[in-house]
Parts: sequence; C-alpha cells; structure tokens
Amino acid sequence: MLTEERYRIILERLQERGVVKLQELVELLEASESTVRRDLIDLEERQLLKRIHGGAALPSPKMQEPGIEEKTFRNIQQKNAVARLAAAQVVDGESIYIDAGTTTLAMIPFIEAKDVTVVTNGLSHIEGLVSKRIKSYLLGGMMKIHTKAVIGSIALQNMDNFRFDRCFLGTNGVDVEMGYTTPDPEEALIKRRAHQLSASSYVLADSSKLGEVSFAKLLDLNEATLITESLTPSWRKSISQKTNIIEGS
Amino acid sequence: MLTEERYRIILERLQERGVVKLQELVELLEASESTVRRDLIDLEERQLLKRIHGGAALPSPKMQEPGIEEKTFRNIQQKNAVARLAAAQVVDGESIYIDAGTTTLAMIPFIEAKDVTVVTNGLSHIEGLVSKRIKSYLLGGMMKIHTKAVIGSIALQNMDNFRFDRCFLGTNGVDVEMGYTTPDPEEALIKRRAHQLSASSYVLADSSKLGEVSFAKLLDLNEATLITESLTPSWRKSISQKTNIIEGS
DNA sequence: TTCAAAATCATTCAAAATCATTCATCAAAA
DNA sequence: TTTTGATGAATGATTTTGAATGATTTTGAA
Repeated sequence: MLTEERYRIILERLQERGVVKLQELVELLEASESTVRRDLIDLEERQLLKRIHGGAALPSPKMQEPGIEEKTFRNIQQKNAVARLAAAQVVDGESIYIDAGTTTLAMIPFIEAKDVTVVTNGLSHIEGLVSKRIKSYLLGGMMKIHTKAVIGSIALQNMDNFRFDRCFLGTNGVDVEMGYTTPDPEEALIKRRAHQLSASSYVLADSSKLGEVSFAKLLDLNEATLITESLTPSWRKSISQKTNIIEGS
Repeated sequence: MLTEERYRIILERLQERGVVKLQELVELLEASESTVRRDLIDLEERQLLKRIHGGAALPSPKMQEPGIEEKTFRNIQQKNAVARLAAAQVVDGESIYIDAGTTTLAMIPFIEAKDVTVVTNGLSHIEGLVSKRIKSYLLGGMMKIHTKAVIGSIALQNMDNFRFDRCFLGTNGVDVEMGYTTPDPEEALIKRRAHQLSASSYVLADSSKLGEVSFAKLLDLNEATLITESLTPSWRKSISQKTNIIEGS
C-alpha cells in the first residue's frame, strides 16, 4: 500500500472516531508497527494529528461547523445513528444513489465499503464524497436554491444514465397509511425515480419523523426498507407488517 | 501505444482512485517501468499529478503560496477586470454557459442582466449564482476531485440538453500558433462542446496567460472572442488578425 | 505511594522496493 | 544517409520497510 494511501486512511479514521489505537491501524493498514509509527510521526509534523500514548488523536479541538443552528444534540445523535446504520448496508463495489438531505449527508463519513460509486443530487454531499476519494457523479439539472439539491426534468432524464444497487432516500414523514412523504413534489419525483432504478431502496428517518405526513408522496411503506434508530413497540408492530425495518440497538 | 494515450489513461485512473501504483500502471499500459516513470515525470511537470514513492497521487490543492502564484493583488485585479468585461456581454433574457474556473467564477457577481439562465459545470459557481437569484442549471457527470468541476462523458451528453446564446470559457494558455490550451484533456472536451452549442463563444484570459501553452487544446484563436484586460501593441497586432478581442481600457 | 510487569516507544540496522541515470536499440523524420 | 526522439534494460543510489533492541511510559497490585 502506498504511503499517501495510508495517510489518507489514518486521517479518515481519525475524523470518524476522534482517536485511533496504533494496533488498530496496524491491522487496518496491514503494515508493520514501525511503519505505522513512522506515518504517525510524519502526520504529526504536518499538524494533521496529535500523537498520544498508544495511538493518535485529533489535533486541537477542531473548528466545528459554525452552522449547527437549531439542531439539538439529541437530534444529531439520532441522525448519526440512522446514518451509520445506512452506511453499513453498502457493500464493496456497489453503485449507490444518495439523495439530497441532511440525514443522507451524515451517512457519507460512515461509508467503509471500498470501490463504491456514488450518484447524488445533493451539492453538499459532493464535498464529503471527494474527500473520501469516492468516485462520485453529480446529477445534472436545475438547482433548488434553498436545499442545494438538483431537481427538475433534466435531473430525471439524467438519472436514466445510471442503475443502482441501492438507493438511500430522506423523507419528512413516515405514516402507516400515507407511506413516505416530503414537502416538495419535484423532489418526490426524483426520489421515486431513484427507487425505480435501484435493486434495493432504503428510506432514512429518525424517530421524530414517525407519524408525520407531508404533502408529496414518495413511496408506500412496502416499497422500501425503513432505517431508523429506535421504535416504540407499538410502532414496530404496526409498521413491520408493511415493510422491512433496519433498527438501531 | 501513443504517449498521449498513456497520459490520458494515467490521469483517468488517477481521477478515479486518487492514487495509483507505478507497477499498476506498468501492467495497465503494457509499457516498461522506465516509460511509465518518464510519463509520470512529464505529467508532474505539467502539475497534473504529484509523484510519490511507489506511484503518483492527485496534486494537493493546498494553500496557494501568496508569493509566486496567482494570488497576488495584481492578478486579482486583472482577473476581476477580465471578469467584469465578460459579465458586461450578457444581455437580458439570454441563456449562457459559464465554465468552471476561477476567472469565470469572478464574473458572476458582475452579471447585471435580468432574467438570464446559466448553465455551469463548476460546483463553486452555483453558490454565487443562487445567491443572485439567477436561474441555474448544473451539469451532471463525474466530479473531478481537485477542481470541483464536472467532467466526463455523461457531462458531455448532459450538455446536449442545452443551447446557449453565449459561453464563457477559462483557459490556461493563449498562443498565436497553438490557440487556447488547458492542462486537462477532459476539461478541454467540455469546453469545446460548450463552444459548439453556443451562438457566441468567449475565452477569458488575463495577460499572464498570453504566450503560454498548455497540454490540451480547446479552440483555435479564430473560434472565439478573446476577453482580456490589456494587450501590448505587438500582441494586439499579432492576435487581432486571427480573432476578435474585447479589451479593457 | 512504590514497585514490577506489561505495554508502548525511539533507535538502529539490514533487506527489499523504488528511483535516477546511463546506454544501446529502433523507428520515424530530415 | 544522418538525426531525432522514444523506448527498454541495466546499473548503482536512494527510500521505505520490518524486525530487533533497549529505553520509556503506563498499569495494576501491594
């Protein structure tokens, strides 16, 4: 494995976890302890990490994103839990579609599968994807101003260039009767088309979305697998008759 | 195999993976180690990749040194002068194509025409466009990792959805004999196609680009109007025989 | 707290891999 | 024909790597 490749993997892992053990890296990189140790020394000299006894940690309390505005800590926790579950579904070598939206955005750092190809209509998603060196295609079409998502007929047509092993969609509402719903009909069209082009479809929804109903319908419950972080027993009972569920611990 | 073909394959592979091993390329290109090594040296000189022990990696888009590079005040002044001239060409109600790149990016704030529709392949451009409430379409396709530009065959195909009144292209070199040139052949293809789909084509180049020649050719001088901020009389004479010029005061 | 065992670390060295340079060959252009 | 440029092989130089060694730090029990 190339030196730069190791550097990248180390930093990536560090971003995800905050700290890494040296032995963990030895195993992950399939390199000797000496080599990993040398890598850490190099990266520390570049100020990209701080070496600690037994491994390495993020340098200074890093600049967090300035705009975590209205989201509560609890919401972020939930969103990340869902995102992590979703990312774990991706298998090496697959091509997947990732919908625009904050929940799907959160799953990108957790993707560990190798050699995947990602198509997305989310402008914000591209940044994270390229920094993970994931081969990425952006859907062309009209920019929706507020959400930085690509929508419209050209996007739909553009999507026909692709076929996906899996698609991961966001939603604003999950309801037993109404299925999955979202406010913007244009976005709903895009999501629906992604579903049609995918072998498997997943909808990501933290528990705050349960019981909500929005304007435009994406899918019926039975058309996709629901990924959520936790369900009350009564919800689990009523939903599980209609759809597959991937649920956090 | 032709040299240029090898270059193309190397850069392609690099875009896909972020790093390539030298031995990998030897096998892929069916050339000797010496030849591949020479190719890498050439491409590094063109700044299209960074050689590392064991192979090559994408050039790090690190902080530009304010010393030599184009971050000087003078260059920004020039770039803005060119950008302003270009933006002034846009007429109310037109649809235009704006190429990825820093010079074309600079023209967006200066656009005053009303009711224009913009198509671009530059991710960075979208931000400015939507904040000016300009109706914007993004080209779909593969993301080029270090310039945040969309390239590739899908982008080309995607572009066929549009016709433009004008297109504004960036360049890295303007030469009387060689015409307009740029380092990346993939980007050159995109630019060329934009030209073909436009009623009028403009190439933006501050005076530092004059006499420079890069790797891949976009257009001949006579195919587009050159927009630049100032010309020496000798340059004006030699270029004006071949092309239209829009020149700053 | 203090001590000893365990874990982690820094340093060194030799082997392996990779690199730069040189040179001979070949084909196309002059 | 000679010349030019590209190519591949060979050589020795350089860099990277993994293991070994002893030093240092952490851990846990007394």
